[in-house]
Amino acid sequence: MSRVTIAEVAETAGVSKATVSRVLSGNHKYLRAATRQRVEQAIQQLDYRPSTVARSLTSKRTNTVGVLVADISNPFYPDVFLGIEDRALQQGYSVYLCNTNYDLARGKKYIQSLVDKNVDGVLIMTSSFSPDWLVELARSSTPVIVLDWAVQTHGANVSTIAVDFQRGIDAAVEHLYELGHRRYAHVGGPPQLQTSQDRRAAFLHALARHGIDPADVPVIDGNLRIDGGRQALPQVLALPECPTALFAANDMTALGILFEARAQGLAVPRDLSVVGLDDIWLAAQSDPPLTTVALPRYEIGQLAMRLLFDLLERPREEYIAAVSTRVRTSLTIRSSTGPAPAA
Amino acid sequence: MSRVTIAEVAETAGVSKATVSRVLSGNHKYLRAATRQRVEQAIQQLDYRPSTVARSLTSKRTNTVGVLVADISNPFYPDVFLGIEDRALQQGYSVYLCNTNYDLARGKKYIQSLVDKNVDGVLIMTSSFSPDWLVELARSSTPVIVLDWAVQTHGANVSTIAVDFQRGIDAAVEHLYELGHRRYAHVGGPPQLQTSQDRRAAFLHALARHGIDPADVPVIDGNLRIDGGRQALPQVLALPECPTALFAANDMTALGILFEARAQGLAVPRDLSVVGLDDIWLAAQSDPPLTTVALPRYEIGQLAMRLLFDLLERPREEYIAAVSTRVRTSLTIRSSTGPAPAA
DNA sequence: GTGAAAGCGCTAACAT
DNA sequence: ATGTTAGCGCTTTCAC
Repeated sequence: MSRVTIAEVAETAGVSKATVSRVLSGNHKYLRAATRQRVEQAIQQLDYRPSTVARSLTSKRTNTVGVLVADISNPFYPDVFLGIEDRALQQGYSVYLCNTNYDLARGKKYIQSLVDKNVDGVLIMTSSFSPDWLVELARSSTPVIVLDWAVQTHGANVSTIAVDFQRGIDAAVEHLYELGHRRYAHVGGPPQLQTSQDRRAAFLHALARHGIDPADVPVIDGNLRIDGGRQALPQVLALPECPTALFAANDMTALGILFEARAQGLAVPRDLSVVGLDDIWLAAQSDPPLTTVALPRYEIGQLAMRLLFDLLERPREEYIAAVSTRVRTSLTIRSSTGPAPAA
Repeated sequence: MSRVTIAEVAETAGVSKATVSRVLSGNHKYLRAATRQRVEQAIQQLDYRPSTVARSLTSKRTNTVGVLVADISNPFYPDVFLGIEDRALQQGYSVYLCNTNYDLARGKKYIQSLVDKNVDGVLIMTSSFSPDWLVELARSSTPVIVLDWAVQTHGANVSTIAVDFQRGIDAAVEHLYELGHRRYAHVGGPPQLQTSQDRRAAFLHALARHGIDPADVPVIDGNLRIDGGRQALPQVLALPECPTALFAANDMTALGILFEARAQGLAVPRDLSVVGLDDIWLAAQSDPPLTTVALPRYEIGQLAMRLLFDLLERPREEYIAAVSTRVRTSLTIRSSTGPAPAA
């Protein structure tokens, strides 16, 4: 048996399709109570469910959004996604998840597919993205929210969620400084990423406040993954003046450092203090549990959806208007940081 | 400016909408080359993109699928999702990701929403699901593939992907037995889950082959999460006859055991051998790296899509026909297993 | 308050 | 080979 349509409901209720449509949408003021009753009963009886496809064709709304992430395996993203999803579900929205695999072409393809599918909005949560994605979206005036740790969004007319790294990183440096650390190093992300630069800059800036010259702080490039952290440690140890405290660009890197340190017989935090960034669940489970600069990932997801809904309430011309906002970071102290070694 | 439609393309190419539609779909045999040229040029020129919404209204296909997982934060699922996604992308499909949060009501809500959105199929990849989901899907004759470690699908008329735990677990037991282990224990998942029972049964069965009486093998309940593994270890150690080898229901549990063992000053594998199940990426990164029964997660995802596409090629009445299949498990030996202590 | 009719953008007979 | 026509299931003026 095929789908029951609004026409059948209209017929069994003895009214017109228009009337059924009115009780469906709920808004129309003038409706005799009795009529509404009859319609609602017919709906019940036939177990009628409006076709969202047909509805979309006229309404120009699909109640769907697309989310682009680089790689959902990265423990950072699931939390963001959950935040998005919970808000979306509240409003009856469904979410397409698109993994770009760090592949710009694949990302573009996804964007096009989403535009073709007429999504109401797109959330770009990946650090590796390309401006032509935005062009594609602009042409179809599809609203977009960008998690702002990507290149080139600064100044562009896009809605963004910016992350205030400084605050949390300041706290981390403060914490380390009080523990007596004076020689620091940074294990960064891929240097071409804007967010890598931001994180490093925030760290160096915080150190500068304590009178530590950024020029004296070695920076080793990582890749934001565990193996990057592992590979970075030997380079740190080979440094002429071995640092006593390490700040990693993210938790995965920090965990790699932790793992490798153990393999090399180094004790954390006795010989070396390590601070991560993100506060993924794994950070609490490692040995020792990781001190880290926490990013409110779930909130970022929620916020992204909130911004999007804000945008959608505006007239179409204002979709490109920036409704940007900013989230804070904070320090979570665990056990990978301790007093600087005597030496 | 609003969307360019097929009518405009037809006009600028000087043909009818039908003709444009024909070159779009590509199949229609008889088309003068010159005509096709003109149409294609018009398409280019106007940068026309067909509306999938309108298309769906007539074709009854949306080129979308919904995937239900319990919790995408669980490292098991991202790989499955990637497998699904890659296959989907090949066919121009987009994927809705739905996290049930282990909440059956939420899952039902999602199913309804997916049905309303007219998805071409649904993939149920979560272990906690409820049969009325299937009812909902059957009513709209939406094809569904179930990863078969859930209750009640056995025998029901549903397409499933079954996991052959026995093979990999046999290999694991063989491996441990050869290392001299004779006293085993199992840290299982929530006992009410079908898949927990399957895994335990496969383990006990493998042991039986080596003359070890299942009645002598203690089973401690875990929750498939790290903290469950942590909490299980003390119970294991309190056993009258302390086992020398542990088989955990999944890697997260095994990792919890590893973490807790270290905290208690136990050396793995010197004092205790531990085997996990899944082979999530973290298993290779732990210290020591985990010996584990590997599940082909990415393949499961791919397979699920393949089965779905198979189903979609059939006439609608056969959607409920079972196109089930089965995947194998295998043993990945790392360093969490070693010779049994002399004792 | 409610109905009739047009139209959203496309596809698929049926003609020619 | 290509055009004409009639919907797909809904929303939304515009009448009454």
